[in-house]
Amino acid sequence: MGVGRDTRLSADDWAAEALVVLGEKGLGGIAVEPIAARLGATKGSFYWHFANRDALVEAALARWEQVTEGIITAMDEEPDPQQRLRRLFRQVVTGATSNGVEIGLLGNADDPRVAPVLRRVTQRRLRYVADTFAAIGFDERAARQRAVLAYTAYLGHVQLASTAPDELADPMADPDYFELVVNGLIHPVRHAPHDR
Amino acid sequence: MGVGRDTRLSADDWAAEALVVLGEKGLGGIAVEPIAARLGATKGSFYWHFANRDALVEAALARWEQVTEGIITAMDEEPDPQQRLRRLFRQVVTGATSNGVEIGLLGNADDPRVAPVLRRVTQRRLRYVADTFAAIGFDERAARQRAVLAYTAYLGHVQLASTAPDELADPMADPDYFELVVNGLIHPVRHAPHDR
DNA sequence: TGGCCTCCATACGGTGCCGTACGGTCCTCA
DNA sequence: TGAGGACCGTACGGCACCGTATGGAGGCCA
Repeated sequence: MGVGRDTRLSADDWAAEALVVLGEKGLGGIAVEPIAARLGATKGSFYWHFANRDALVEAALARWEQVTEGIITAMDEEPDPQQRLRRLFRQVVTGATSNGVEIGLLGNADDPRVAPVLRRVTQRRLRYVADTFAAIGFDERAARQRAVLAYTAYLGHVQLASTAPDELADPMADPDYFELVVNGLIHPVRHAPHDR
Repeated sequence: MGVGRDTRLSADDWAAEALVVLGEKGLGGIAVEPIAARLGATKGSFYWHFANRDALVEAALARWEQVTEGIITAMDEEPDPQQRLRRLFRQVVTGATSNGVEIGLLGNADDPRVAPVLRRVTQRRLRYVADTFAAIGFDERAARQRAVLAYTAYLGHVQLASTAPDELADPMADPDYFELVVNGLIHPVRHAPHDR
């Protein structure tokens, strides 16, 4: 676990480890001396590469932002928009993506360093999903609504998977659950009898 | 803001303030000396009512758990299950419930003090929603699936409202969005044309 | 080989918080 | 009115972490 290092460290090494810690212990876990210990180094190394602790936090956040961007572009290799959505949903619903970083950041969404990054990532994702819905044939307003609904479902799924994974085990094993999610999002509304 | 206090403090006063701080700064924000300052007191008072910091955290969590229980029983005054669900969804979707406590806890779901509380609350809520779906007429498996989906949408909605509220402003102002959410959940699936 | 520059360890002072010790105040009740 | 207990302030030691100062090891090049 980083104890047996013999080479020198780069700023990227610190940023990468900080991102790992962010996923494990949240934003507050990014502390210089503990991470130095994980890397088998001391603060002396850190303060040569970075000005202060804040710089490390920002580096980890920047790293995460570009990871999320990579995931989006990787999803683009599926040309058919409907298939792309199904694939996206499947990856989310059945994926073992216990994305700790996501959780850690959502918990500190009000932090002045986190907020802008989280805003950009959220905007980017929503726009991507909305565009995909639009490519299927929904008009702009409907596409945006469905994108928002889909994204909230995604966020909640990640959360639930991290707080009570066993509550999720049964539905995730059932193919009907996946169809329930997809059907509600991908098909046009037909107005059903309801009051008011 | 608690500065001009002249009466004595009770353990409940400390727990209540700790719960507020939990919503503002997250779990790590629950610190004895800062909260003492907010209450216009000192640690001397705190350590009379509590054994240590952990006890304060647990008290705040217990308080939150019973608040959530109160919300559930309040929802029970609506007898018709379908109406009850619509009302529940409406409160979530349109409600200005920027529930900071919820966010703060989800961000520390792995904490040994938080985990069991969060598990119980999640279980309780899922069971309640599933029972309501069952009362509408869904069989147990379907009811549970819809409850899980609805709850993930709720969690995600809360998250999104706290990270990028303006992305949510348009849909929430549109009554069609609410119908989209409800329709996908409350109506039986009809299998639609999709591949595979 | 010797000087320079890069990278890092060690040592130090400073800060915010925890928990304890102890003394003081006010309220209660006989 | 005085004794005892409930409640709280102050002072202290300890810990974890931040950031700085300084010197030393090792590569690069004349």
